[in-house]
Amino acid sequence: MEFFEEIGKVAIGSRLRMLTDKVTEDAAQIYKLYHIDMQPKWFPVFYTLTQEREKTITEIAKAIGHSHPSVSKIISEMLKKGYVKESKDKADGRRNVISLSKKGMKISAELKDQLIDVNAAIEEISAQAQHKLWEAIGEWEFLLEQKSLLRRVMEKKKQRDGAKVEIVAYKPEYQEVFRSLNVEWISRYFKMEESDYKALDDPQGYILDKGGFILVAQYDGEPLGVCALIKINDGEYDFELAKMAVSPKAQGKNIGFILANAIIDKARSLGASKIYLESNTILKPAINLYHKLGFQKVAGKPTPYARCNIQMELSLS
Amino acid sequence: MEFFEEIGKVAIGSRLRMLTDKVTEDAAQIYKLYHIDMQPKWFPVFYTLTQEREKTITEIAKAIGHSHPSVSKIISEMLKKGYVKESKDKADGRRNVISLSKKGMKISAELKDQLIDVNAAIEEISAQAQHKLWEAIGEWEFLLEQKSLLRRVMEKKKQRDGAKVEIVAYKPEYQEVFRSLNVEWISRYFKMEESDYKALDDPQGYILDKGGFILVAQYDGEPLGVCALIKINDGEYDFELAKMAVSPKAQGKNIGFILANAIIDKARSLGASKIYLESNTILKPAINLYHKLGFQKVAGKPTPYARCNIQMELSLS
DNA sequence: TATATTTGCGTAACTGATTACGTAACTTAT
DNA sequence: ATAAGTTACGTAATCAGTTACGCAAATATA
Repeated sequence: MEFFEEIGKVAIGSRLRMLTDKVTEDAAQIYKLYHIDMQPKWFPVFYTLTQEREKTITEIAKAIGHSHPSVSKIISEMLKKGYVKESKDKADGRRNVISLSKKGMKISAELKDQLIDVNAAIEEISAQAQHKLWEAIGEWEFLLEQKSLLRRVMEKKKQRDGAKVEIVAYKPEYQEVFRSLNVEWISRYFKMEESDYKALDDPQGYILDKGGFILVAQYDGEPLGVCALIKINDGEYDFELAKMAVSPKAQGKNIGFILANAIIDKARSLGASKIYLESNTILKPAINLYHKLGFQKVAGKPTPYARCNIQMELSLS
Repeated sequence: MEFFEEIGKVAIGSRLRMLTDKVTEDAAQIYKLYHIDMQPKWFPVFYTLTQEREKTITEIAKAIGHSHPSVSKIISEMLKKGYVKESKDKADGRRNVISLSKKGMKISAELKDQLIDVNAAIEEISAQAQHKLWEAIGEWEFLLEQKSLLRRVMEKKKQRDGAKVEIVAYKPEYQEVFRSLNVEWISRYFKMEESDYKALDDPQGYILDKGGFILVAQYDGEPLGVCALIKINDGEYDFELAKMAVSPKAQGKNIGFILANAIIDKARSLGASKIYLESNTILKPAINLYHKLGFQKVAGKPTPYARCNIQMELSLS
């Protein structure tokens, strides 16, 4: 199986599956060896019944980690063999209480020898192996319980994407990108307004020269996100965060977060103590992002934009 | 899942299966995260094709350890998606040669980032675990390759059964068992003969007093096997191994082997250099046993038994 | 050269699990 | 007391794999 050597540990899933198959494939033969008429898939159900006498379908399912229909089916097969009996719970008519029959008890006695031998065989393998499979499985179960593989992969993706993102200061050649990325989202959700054109057509005159800043996020060298910090003289706020836009191509790469963080750092380095922004609640991802960054909703500021229905602020002190 | 703590390592199979499920369950989600339109089960096939350009159905199946119908199905699904293309081998009309299409190549490029992140996530888990799952799996694969679980269990069974078997010397109270066990098999396969009755009705006079021996195998205290060593004065042989019988109840418990070994040891301790026996080739398990004990076929000795069609000897020197 | 065996692979049937769904019984809230 | 929600569990559909089987092409054998 050279496959696995090449592909590396990504294949851990397939590899686990193959080992599982190998460990499991002889099970039917082993029962035959002991002249026990039982299907391997019955075993977990059977075993819990030997330990607990009486259990309902759902209890068994929970105990062995199967779905209840699976247990239901297994029980009906075992019923046919006469290994178990069922009886309705008098107190609760829904519950189907299962227990071993006489015949089942006899089988369970015969099973003991088999369990002893299988256990010995597995202990032998364990003893011959340097690395402890049993313990390793336990650790992996625990670690995956704490944080699923999906979440771990998501984190790695963010890290890697983040490393590719470079935040650079505005230069005149970015004017076109600054304009088009903003026009794209504004005209998708709303209508371009007078003040939009002013800022987007002449960022130099309208933003930078008035003491504001613009940052550009490059992903793999390509400018895919922009964000402006507009100076306001209002007594309460120092800057307004505005004209933030990320290309749809770059969705899910965390560029918005990195960009916004960079602009907040910039504001902080300029001695700002409070940042203001305006947005619209239909832009849910944006609102979420602002929230994650620490912005709080405020009300009742005058705004030149018709599309604004929410205002937020971030205190830097 | 208290199940596993109770039952011990016999459950290694189930536990492996559950871990596999946990590792695998997020796979579909992870593809979605990277906007890759691929089913997890396609991945092994897809991956081998990225490595090898061209492969036939059976080659792929062998490489990834699946059955060929499974690969066949997966390929037909991927064909529908346009990820692969197939073409008949000109030199061999049976072979269906599969390779990635343009679209498939594009996907494979997109997959690289995902593989990097998944690998990083798995390495992270490995790093956090003390016990090395990857290496442990490798060892188990190797050990099971060398000797399957079934064979290991069989050995343990033999050992345990062997420990319950006790070989004791003949006493008069065993005469009934000695007789009935032998009558049982002789009359099942053949007809009782004159010389059978002589020996079975009077083992004391006919075997022991003439310098022979009888051993009895007890299993859990119950006499279930017998075997005689009859003194012969023939110049070449010292003893004949005869009247060996094991109860059908005790089949598969290795009693025959233990008993025969004990009787051979007995002969050796009496200074014998060669043992002789007569049997019939329809008794295959018996012949196999004699063979395993080292007996070799010889020909042309006179015998009082009609049922004898094979003669064997064992040299003890 | 004809015949038998092996090989490649597709289809069909089966297997052991799942999710989806419906029904009946019980519990909780109004 | 009744409505609304929850629980137990059986049936049906689905899924990802398997084995069984059959056909056609290639190869070996007599």
